[in-house]
Amino acid sequence: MKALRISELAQKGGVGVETVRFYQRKGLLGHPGSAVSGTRHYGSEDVRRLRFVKQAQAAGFKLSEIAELLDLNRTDDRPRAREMARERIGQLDADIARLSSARASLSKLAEDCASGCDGPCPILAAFD
Amino acid sequence: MKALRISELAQKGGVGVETVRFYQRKGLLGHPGSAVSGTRHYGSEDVRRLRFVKQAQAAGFKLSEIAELLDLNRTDDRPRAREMARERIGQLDADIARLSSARASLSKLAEDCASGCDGPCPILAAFD
DNA sequence: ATACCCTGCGTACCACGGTACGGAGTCAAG
DNA sequence: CTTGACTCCGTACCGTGGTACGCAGGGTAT
Repeated sequence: MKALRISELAQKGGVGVETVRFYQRKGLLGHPGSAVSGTRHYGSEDVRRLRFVKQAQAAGFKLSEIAELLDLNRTDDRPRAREMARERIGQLDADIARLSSARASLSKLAEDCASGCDGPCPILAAFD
Repeated sequence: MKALRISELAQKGGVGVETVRFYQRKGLLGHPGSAVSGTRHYGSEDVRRLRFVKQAQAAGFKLSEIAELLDLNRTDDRPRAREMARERIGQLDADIARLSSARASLSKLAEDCASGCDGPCPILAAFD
C-alpha cells in the first residue's frame, strides 16, 4: 500500500485538497493516525472510500446519507441498502415531477409570448 | 386599498411574517414608506407582488431572478422575459436529465439487489 | 542554508432560502 | 394603567456542499 499525500489522494479522487479535508471533517474519510512527522499518509483504502463517495453522490445521495451507506458497506446490510435506494428513488421521482411541471408551464408561457404580440407579456402576466 | 398589517399580508401570501421581512431585505417587496406610527401599511399591490414571487418561484426561478422579473414587469420587457424563460428551461432540462440519470442507475441497482441473493450487495458494490 | 512548496489545523466565508431572537415602540381592550 | 398582542429593526443562525485563507511546521531542490 503505497503512501499517498493528501494532494495525491485528492488528485486520484478528482477533488481538491480542501474537499478531502472537508470529507474528513464530515466523517466520510476518517483522519489517518498522526504520523510522527506532520505529513500523514493515505493508502488505496482511502482512494476507494473517496471514489465510493463520488459514485454515491452521482446517484443523488447527500453526504449524510453517504456516511450511512459507508457504514452499511462495513456491515453489508443489504435490506437497509435497498430501503435507502427506494427512498432515494422516491425523492428523485418527486424532484423530477416538480421540475417537469415547472418546465411545462414555463415552456407554454414562452410559446404564448413568442406567438401572440398583443397585450401584456404572458410570462409576466402568469405570475401577476 | 384597505390597509393590511404585515401578519395579514403574510397570511394572504401563504408565508410567514419573517419571510415577508426577508423578501423586503432582498428587494422583492420594497419597504412601505414609514408611517408616522411604527406600524406600516400594506395594500393589494403588495399582495400581488408577494403572489408573483411565489408563482415565479414555483416555475423554478431563484429569488435573484425573480427580482429581475419584477423589474421586467415594470418595464414590460418581453424579449428579456422570453430570454430568461429560455435560460430557465435549459437549466430545468439539465437538472431533469441529471436526476433521471441518477434515478435510472439507482433503480437498476435496487432491482439487481432484490433479485440476486448471492455475493456482495450490488448497490454497495456499485459505489465501491 | 535558504528559498519555496506542501502539510495539517482552525476558522471564516460563499450561495440559497429562510428561521429565530431580542429590544423597543405602538395600540386596543379590560 | 397595565397587559398582551402586534409591529419594527437588526442580527445571528440553520442545512447543504463546499472554497479560501492564515499560521506554523516539515520536505525538497538548488
